Amino acid sequence: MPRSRPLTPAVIAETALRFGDREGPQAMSMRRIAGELGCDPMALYRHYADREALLDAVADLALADAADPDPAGSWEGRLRAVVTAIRSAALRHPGIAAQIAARPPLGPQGRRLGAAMMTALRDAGLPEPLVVKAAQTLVAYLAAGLAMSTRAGTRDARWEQVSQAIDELPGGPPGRDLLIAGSDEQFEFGLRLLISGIRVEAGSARQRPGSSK
Amino acid sequence: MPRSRPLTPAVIAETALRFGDREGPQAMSMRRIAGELGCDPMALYRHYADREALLDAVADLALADAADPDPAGSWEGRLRAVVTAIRSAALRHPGIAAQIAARPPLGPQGRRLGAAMMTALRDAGLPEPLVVKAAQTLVAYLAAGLAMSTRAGTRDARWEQVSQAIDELPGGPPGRDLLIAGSDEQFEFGLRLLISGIRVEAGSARQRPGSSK
DNA sequence: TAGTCATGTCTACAGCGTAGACTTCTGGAG
DNA sequence: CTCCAGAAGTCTACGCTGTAGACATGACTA
Repeated sequence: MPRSRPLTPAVIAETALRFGDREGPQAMSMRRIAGELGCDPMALYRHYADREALLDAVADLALADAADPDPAGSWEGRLRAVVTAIRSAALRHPGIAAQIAARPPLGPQGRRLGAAMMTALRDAGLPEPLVVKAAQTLVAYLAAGLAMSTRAGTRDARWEQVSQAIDELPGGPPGRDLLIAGSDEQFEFGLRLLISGIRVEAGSARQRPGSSK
Repeated sequence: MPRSRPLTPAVIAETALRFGDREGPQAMSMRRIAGELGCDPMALYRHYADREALLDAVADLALADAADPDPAGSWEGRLRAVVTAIRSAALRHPGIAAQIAARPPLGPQGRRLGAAMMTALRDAGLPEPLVVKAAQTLVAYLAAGLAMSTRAGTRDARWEQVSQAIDELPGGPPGRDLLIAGSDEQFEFGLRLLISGIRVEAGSARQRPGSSK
């Protein structure tokens, strides 16, 4: 059947992304995506090896509008900028945010943003091996924050019963507050901790260069 | 049908945990767990509302052998101890580690360990609101590290092709190194960053107490 | 014109979570 | 002792999933 636009990996990913934004994560099944495209589910397998590969591509695409930071700023400002740009780009796409959290995409967009992070870390004065490790830490924290955010409301509803039980414990409710994770404010605080840590690390590396290990 | 041990939530969770350790995460389906217990899948629903609730219980149980830290140590030592205890307990249970990463359990074990973390943070001199936020940050980072670890080998195999493509890019392989995330060493480094950040935060809170924001 | 190859379709399979009706057993009230 | 209520377990069935493998179709090339 001839179609308006021929089926290509890019068309599939773009359509899937818009569809997921509209219908939510549970819409991201091969069958429903194919339905949105007006094709057979198996047609998708001509362009992606499997579902995971398709979702990786969609996830990477979702990061397209996370801009690179202004290179004129301080390393810290640039680091903050790129990290929050990634976070907000991901949260702008509810259908795929959880996927981004579960496996940070390494397509063109992911690599571009990763490179921006690493440049900022290098400019912070971190020695090269620590640049990589710090970048990985930031990616991990980013992913965790996204996961918490996409879960907020889902899980926390369930745990309201639990938190009632907690309230009845002697000595007050330990852990009760852990329930409200996932907010932007919470994320900001963790990022502040990490950046403080990076600054400390860069300082001590500058003091005795070469003994980075 | 009379059985050796009557079916209870505890028996189910314990059996599921051992089964998952033996057979891996893909064994944690209602049908397979029921098979291991020698009962009908629907029997599980008499004891747990749904699959998610069962897995939450199993995840919490898996943290049972993460010991509380020795209260005599420094806050920093205790914080390190409890965090790494949680991590290694989770990794000791391959069947459920991904579940722990995806939704940190808030059952008795999770709350006990959460309380230990918060005590250490309080002793670090962090004002109460920051104690909560720092604990959430640590939980998030812990979850992310677990997720990366459980994925190592799975995903990275897939991405070897990608990394080849990266090598051919002009200017070297940006992001290539992001592929090797998930190691203990990597985790340790991120934890060091966070603890540095906490120390800084505690210091500046001590300097001007009350203005914790 | 014949043949190859990419693309899309169709059917089918094995698995999933779980709703709802049914059976079987147990413990307490009359 | 009888009866009955409720808990515990079973059975069947529904709608959904990802995807293997055979097949149709159309375009391009020899």
